[in-house]
Amino acid sequence: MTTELLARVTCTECPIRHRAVCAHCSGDELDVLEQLKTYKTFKAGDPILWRGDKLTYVGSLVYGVATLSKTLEDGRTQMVGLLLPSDFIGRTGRTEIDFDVVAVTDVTLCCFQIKPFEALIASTPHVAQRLVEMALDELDVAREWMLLLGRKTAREKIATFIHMLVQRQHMGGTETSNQALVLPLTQEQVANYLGLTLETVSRQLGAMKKQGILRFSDRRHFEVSDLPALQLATGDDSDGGILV
Amino acid sequence: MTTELLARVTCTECPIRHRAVCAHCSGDELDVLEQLKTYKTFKAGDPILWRGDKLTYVGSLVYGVATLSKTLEDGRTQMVGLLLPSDFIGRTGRTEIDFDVVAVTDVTLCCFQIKPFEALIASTPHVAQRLVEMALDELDVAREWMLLLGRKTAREKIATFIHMLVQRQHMGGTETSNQALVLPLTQEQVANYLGLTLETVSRQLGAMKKQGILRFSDRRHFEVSDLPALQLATGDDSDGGILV
DNA sequence: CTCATGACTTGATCTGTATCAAAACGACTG
DNA sequence: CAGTCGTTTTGATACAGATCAAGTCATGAG
Repeated sequence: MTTELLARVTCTECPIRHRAVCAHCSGDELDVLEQLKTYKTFKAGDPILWRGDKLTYVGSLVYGVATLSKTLEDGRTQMVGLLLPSDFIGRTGRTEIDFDVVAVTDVTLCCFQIKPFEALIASTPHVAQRLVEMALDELDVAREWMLLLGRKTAREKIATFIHMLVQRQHMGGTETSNQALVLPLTQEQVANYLGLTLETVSRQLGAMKKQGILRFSDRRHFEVSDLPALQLATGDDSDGGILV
Repeated sequence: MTTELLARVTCTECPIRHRAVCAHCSGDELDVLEQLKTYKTFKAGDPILWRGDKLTYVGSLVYGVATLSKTLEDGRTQMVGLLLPSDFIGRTGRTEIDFDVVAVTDVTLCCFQIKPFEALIASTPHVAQRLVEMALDELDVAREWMLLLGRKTAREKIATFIHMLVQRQHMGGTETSNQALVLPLTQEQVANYLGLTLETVSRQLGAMKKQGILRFSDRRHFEVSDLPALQLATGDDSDGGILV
């Protein structure tokens, strides 16, 4: 894995080529990006950006998982985002962010210094356009999560979370339901994502195991053995997206 | 008021001129907008856009207040945004939205058909740029609200909500703390915004009245009689922005 | 192999907020 | 002015999930 982390990949062979900020770029535009980009790696647990830090670079997550979170004075924390490969870190038009970004697993970032990047946006409409799309998509996700945090029960929260993992993890996906999935977070982190305590997360996951909806092979790996039941448990409108 | 609603204002005299999507536009650019824009008005309670509707236009809120909300099958609803003058409704790059937009008071919108507007974005970088800024700002707000929904107590939620009203209502503001404020929502709507029930909202507001933090002159009008106490009750980092 | 540490599970109890129910209060209607 | 409907207040009770408190399980280090 270390090899993978350190290897510099050319844009054309980049695993997130078609989904990241560069998704709409032509070959010429990629050449420009290729000049500007640098890779940064972080070990599991490392902070990537801290609340109030001066923002000197922005970038795309290439490998790994990171979280965005906000913390109250007394220590209560709420995750406000889960970053998977192709997600973008940082923003333009402001020099600070008001949440923490932390690497959950080992992470590789494809980075750009913020100044050159802002210049790039002005000159490369394809990047600017993709950035708007991504910001609006994130906004939709954030609002969906507001519904979850404000109105769903513990069970619905867990089911929705797992269902989201299913959708994000096999996107180009095969349609067979039972598939190995990775739980990238500890239960405490899941609790912080869902506005619950870790005990409640443990109990609800336990219940779903007992009911034959989930099957864990290991702390971090599981499969959904009853997808319809899972969907039902999310509390969302029944359809969602029937694959067959 | 009806007069105000129907009167067509020229861009240069528009009350939201400096904060809306058109904020960065030059005189020439405003001339183009002036040609494209049309006004639409809605009565209090009217739906503006419905979940799943085809999105044919986008626009800026000129007068009034509107809400964005999401609803679960069984009727539980969560507000995911509160729109005040200068806020933008609609989005580019997608033809549907997945929440409802409802006029809370009488509302006037400055609208653009979506097709010409998308063309406009391509040709007018100032609009595109402002749109990104606004989307990212909304994202920050949404994340702040996720913290509120996931981790704050009922009292902190109410305090944070009132504090937000204070900040949004006198922006160009005088620094005297006691100032007439408008509560644009019913307590039931506040409850939906904060992920509470209306009874809890009533009780918490009652408590803050009794403690001399708020003083209502009327159902819809009040003032903050103890701003420091209010700030303290939000649970946020103490400072925020001391004005003096 | 043993110990230590972080992650998870399980149980008992507490509590903040929801829920259920009713009454009081306006504001508007005919 | 009486009647109605939507909003707010207030009280009694229930309960989901938090909190407190031990365990148990895994993994990795020495």
